[in-house]
Order: sequence, then structure tokens, then C-alpha cells
Amino acid sequence: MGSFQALRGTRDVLAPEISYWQWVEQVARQQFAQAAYQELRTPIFEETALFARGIGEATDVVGKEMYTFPDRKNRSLTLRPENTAGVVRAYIQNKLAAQGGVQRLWYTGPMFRYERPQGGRQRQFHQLGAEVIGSKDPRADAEVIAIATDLLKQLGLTTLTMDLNSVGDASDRQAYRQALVDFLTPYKDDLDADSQDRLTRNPLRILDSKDKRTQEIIVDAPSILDHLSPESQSFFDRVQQLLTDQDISFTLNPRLVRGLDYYTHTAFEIQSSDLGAQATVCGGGRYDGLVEQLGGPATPAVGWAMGLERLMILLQKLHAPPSSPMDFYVVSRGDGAEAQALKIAQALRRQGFATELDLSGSAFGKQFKRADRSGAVACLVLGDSEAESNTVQLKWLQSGEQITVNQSTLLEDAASLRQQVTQARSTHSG
RNA sequence: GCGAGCGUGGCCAAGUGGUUAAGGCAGUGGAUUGUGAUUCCACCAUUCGCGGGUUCAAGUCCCGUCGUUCGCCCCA
Repeated sequence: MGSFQALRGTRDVLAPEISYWQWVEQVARQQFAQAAYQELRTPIFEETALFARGIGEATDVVGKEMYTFPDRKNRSLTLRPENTAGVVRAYIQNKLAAQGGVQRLWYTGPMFRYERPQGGRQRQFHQLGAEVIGSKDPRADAEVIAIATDLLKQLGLTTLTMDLNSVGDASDRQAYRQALVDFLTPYKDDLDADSQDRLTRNPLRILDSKDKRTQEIIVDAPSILDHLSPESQSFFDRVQQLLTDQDISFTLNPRLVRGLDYYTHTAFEIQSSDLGAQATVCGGGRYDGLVEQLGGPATPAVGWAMGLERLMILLQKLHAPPSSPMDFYVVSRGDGAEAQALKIAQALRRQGFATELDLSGSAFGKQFKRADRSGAVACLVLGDSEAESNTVQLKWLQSGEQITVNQSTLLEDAASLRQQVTQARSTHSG
């Protein structure tokens, strides 16, 4: 072959699809700004130990999905598989706690996990995430969830469902873990192989096994919700109440267990039925122990992350790509005219008009055909005679009306030109 | 990491061992060397993801490999 191709599980995002990405970023940026969240950008690779300690040694992500490599000084580095650990590291390192109060943060960027690629799952994928660090108020949970649901709604995704659970605090979990192990041990031989393995390592994960027989057994298993301390229970009740007050609907799912060890109390997932096996679009929850776990002061926190590739799959099914149509298409022929055409195109752009310049030098007929297809509202035509008289033909493509304008006066009244463009466009679409 | 399916030009494809590899869309040039439609003409795969094998003969069968899709797994 001899040519290169993007590595397995990575891909290029090109023209029509990219506009969905830009749209999502724009909507998110605006929403976060309105809610007083600051964007932060953290490095794409970090010390391996950050993830191992933050996410948990026993998790699948750390155990078998990380891109880990030695650098030239033989330090173990890892391409971030998620960004909460990195954000918390940044919070600690930059002493954001010292600023007092609550830190509201958001980010977007690539993440890396070595998994078998599948629809909605790549090795390099992108997340958009929000973290609220420094508040133990259940309103923080409700706010951060509301921002996620509002964002999705604003993107037109209205058929998503949310599962909600509480995994309690560390001691609730400890007690529940024991109860679960006690319950499952007699059935050990009937569990699927993965679940048997998890019985000692990470028993809570057995709850979302998809194995039929395991599921039958789990039906009667004790529920985490029966093992919450009174404090955890009332916290969870409050979160639910706050969500209901905002008309955010959810389904209580006591078997929802998140795969990363740092979660405490609130856990939630937003899912779509249009994504096959990779149904989760957004997932998150509270992680009150993580800041301390990573060497900072004991600090409560909540957050979530959205999978952008999955979001794009849904958006592409839902609507046509958001387009940004051209205002002008500049057609020219002949040396003098072509040079003037470039100058005019740049002048229009400086005034804020979206302007495409035809560089083909082909016959006017061909250029007009392209002008038509470009979606531009108007066409500017320069040939030898225009070049000589320093004029330009302004042709409105919808009506076919064409007038001669002096090049120097074309942009004299940009506001009125803008108005004409807007009007021509609205009669076109109306 | 495991299982199954698929891989023909930029896109959608026909083709199921006997050939010169259909067709459509898009693109480029021309009929029309200064005006968008339609129409017409021409060009656009020495080759069927890649490598090897079987056969007189392979896009078609076999093996390997790469990619991709679906499920498991995992999670966003």
C-alpha cells in the first residue's frame, strides 16, 4: 500500500460532521458561561499514578484500558482515559481551594482508552464535562445535572432517559458490599465467569452484569438503597426532590453502579435507545473523597462527562447539519479582474460578509454554476470590462436581478448591504 | 481481550469461478472563449482493502493481515 491511515479507533472529523461539533461546543460554551462555570484545559497526559490512584487500581479502565508508556526518562505516563482526575489534580496544584467557595469548572477534549472499537466507542474519543468542587450541598448535584439535561434539550435531544442512584458514603458502601457478597456467595457457581471474579475484587460491578443467569440471581439481591445511613438517605431524598422540582424526570435504579471507584452518593446516567450497546451519553455523580485521595484537602465534589461522538451520532440522526451559508460568491475572469476580485473578496470579509472566491479561472458559465451551488445570496462578477471601469456586477441569485456598482461604493454602506443580503436570504427561505 | 458479519472508483452500488469489472450520483473538460435550468458529448477502477495460496482460469474459493460493523466486555 504505502500510504498511511488513521490508527484503529481514531478518525478524522470532516466537513459536514464538523459543524455539529462546532454547534455543540458553541451551545455548551454559552450555557456554562451563563452558569458561572470556568473552562479549564489540562494536559492530555499525566503521571500514570494519578489515574491509578484516582480512578482505582481495581477498575477495568486502569487495569486494562490505559495507554501507558515510559517517557525518555523512563517515567510512567498515561494518556488520560477521563478527565476528572486531571481536573482534581489541577484544582489541588493550583490551590483553587484557597480562593474559597465553590469552583465550577468545565472542559472538553480528547480521552484515550484501549478498547475494541465499536459504534459509539473509539480509542480516542471526546468528552465534554463539568465539575463542581467544594460544595456538599445537594443543590450542587441538582444544578450540575440540570445543566446536563438543559444542554441536551437545547441540542434537540428530548427522548433521553436518566437513571439515578445513590451509592452512599464509604461506610454505607462497605456495609452494602458485605451484604451483597453474603447474598451472592451461595450462588457463586451459577454466576458468569466475570462476576465470579468480581465477587472478591469489585462485587458492586456484578449488579450490572448482562448475563441472563446472573441477572436472575441479582433480582433478589439486597438493594444499596436499603443500606444507606440516615444522612445519606436524606441527602439522596433531597437531590431527588430538587430534580423533581425542576421537572427533570429520572428512574431510580438501585443497580446503577459506576465503573470508577471515586463515586459516592449521587450516581446518574443519561441514556439513549438509539445507540445500541453504547447507550450512555452522559454519566456522572458525586465524588466526595477524590480530592483528599489525590493529596488535597478533604473536599466534596460532583460532576459528569458526556461522550461527544455518541452525541454526534444522535444529532446526525435528528437534524441536518447546521450550516453557515455564504453571503457572496465572487466570479471573475481575466488577469486584471481576477486580482480585483481577490481584493473585493477580502474587503467584504473584513466587513463581516461570508465570501467565497472562485479560483478556477474557468468559463463564466461554470463559475455561475458553482455560485449557485455554494448557497450564496449574491454573486459578484468581474470581467475585462468591469476591471477597466473599476466596477462590479452585483447579481442577486434568487431574483436574477443584476446591477452595476462602482467597486469603491460597494462597501461604502456596509450596513445597508448587510440589510439587502438579509432580506434576500429571508425571501429565499420564506 | 472473545465471538460473528462485512470490505468493488470521492459516494451508492451490480457482479455467486470463464470478461472488456454494469449502472447511478458527484467531479472535470467541451457543445455555450461574459451569466445559473435542461439536454448532449468526452474523461473519470490495467483492477475489486492488502499479502499469499488453490485452479487451465479468482472480485468470486481458501489462509493470513489490516480496517470496519454488531454482540460480549467496558463506559462517555
